[in-house]
Amino acid sequence: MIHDEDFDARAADAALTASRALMGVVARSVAGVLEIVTLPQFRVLVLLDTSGPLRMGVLGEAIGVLPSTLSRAIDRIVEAGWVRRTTRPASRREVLIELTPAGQNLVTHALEQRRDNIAKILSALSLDQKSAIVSAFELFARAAGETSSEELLILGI
Amino acid sequence: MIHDEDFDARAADAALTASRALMGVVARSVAGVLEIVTLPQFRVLVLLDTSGPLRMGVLGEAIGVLPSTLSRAIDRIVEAGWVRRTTRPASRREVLIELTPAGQNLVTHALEQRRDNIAKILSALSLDQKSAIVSAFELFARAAGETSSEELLILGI
DNA sequence: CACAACAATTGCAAGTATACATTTATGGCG
DNA sequence: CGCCATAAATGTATACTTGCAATTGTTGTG
Repeated sequence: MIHDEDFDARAADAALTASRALMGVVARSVAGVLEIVTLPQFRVLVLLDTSGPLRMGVLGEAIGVLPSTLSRAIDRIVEAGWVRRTTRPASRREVLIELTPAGQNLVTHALEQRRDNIAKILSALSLDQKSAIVSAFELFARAAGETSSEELLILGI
Repeated sequence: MIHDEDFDARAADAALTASRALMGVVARSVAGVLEIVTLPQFRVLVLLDTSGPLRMGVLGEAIGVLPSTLSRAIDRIVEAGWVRRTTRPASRREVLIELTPAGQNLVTHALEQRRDNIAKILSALSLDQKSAIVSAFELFARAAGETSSEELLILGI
């Protein structure tokens, strides 16, 4: 039916427009951080924030870089003070990477800023409107299914 | 009131979750492209797609890089065949950059894929649900206001 | 016309990411 | 214990981005 297709097209367009708005929020929260660390470096920090300390191998696997690449990337963010290398007592050939307090702050701050930005946008709306948005967003997120963290890492989220 | 704050928090959380879902869609559409061009290069292509041919100076200003950086970046994507250099007839010291058909395809394809992904997610929903999502997304996008393209460029959108 | 202003490019240099091959240190197992 | 597998780091090389300074070509103006 023509009408259904029209409606579907409008729905996708609305979602695209909303996605632009949401991405603007994300971009704002990332922009500041990217003046401090590079995107690949931020990916590492975000991953450590959500997963806790990780082995070099696991970390490299997760963000999709070779061990040699990761090793030198870690060199740099250790030097900058965002993470710490720890040899695991149980197996001394394994190296654990963990966020320093400074690294933790960096990630937390970016995420908080994002949340605040969204809250500020919503604050202009009535309770009914907020309620409608909550339901719709929850519905969409469910329909989209689990978003794999690997995908999100591409954009450093 | 406590209840309002609780509700506001839930609203922001729902928006954050939805943003993660939408960002996943974006990330998928960008991931493929990033195996072909770098993020800064893709930023140039997206900007040319939305603004049409641009002078070197304007282009560099828009994406926030020095002229020397841009000049060499353009060298590479000219070499790769995504854009073309044109000297403007009116003022022969100005150089216009424009997408080649190949470059146009690259950007268009990424955007279409993003739209298709969203459409596919929505296709699982009932008409009522879609309708609710459309209204809510449109509402949110309006509340968020215009998202400047400079911000979006950060993420390569 | 000569000279200043402008647009873009080029010279030079450093930082980062990435890849492939090799090396060092450690753990597991016959 | 000796050997092989594993984990990480290093050696070496290339490509991209970025920055500052200097240069080339063009436009506009006194």
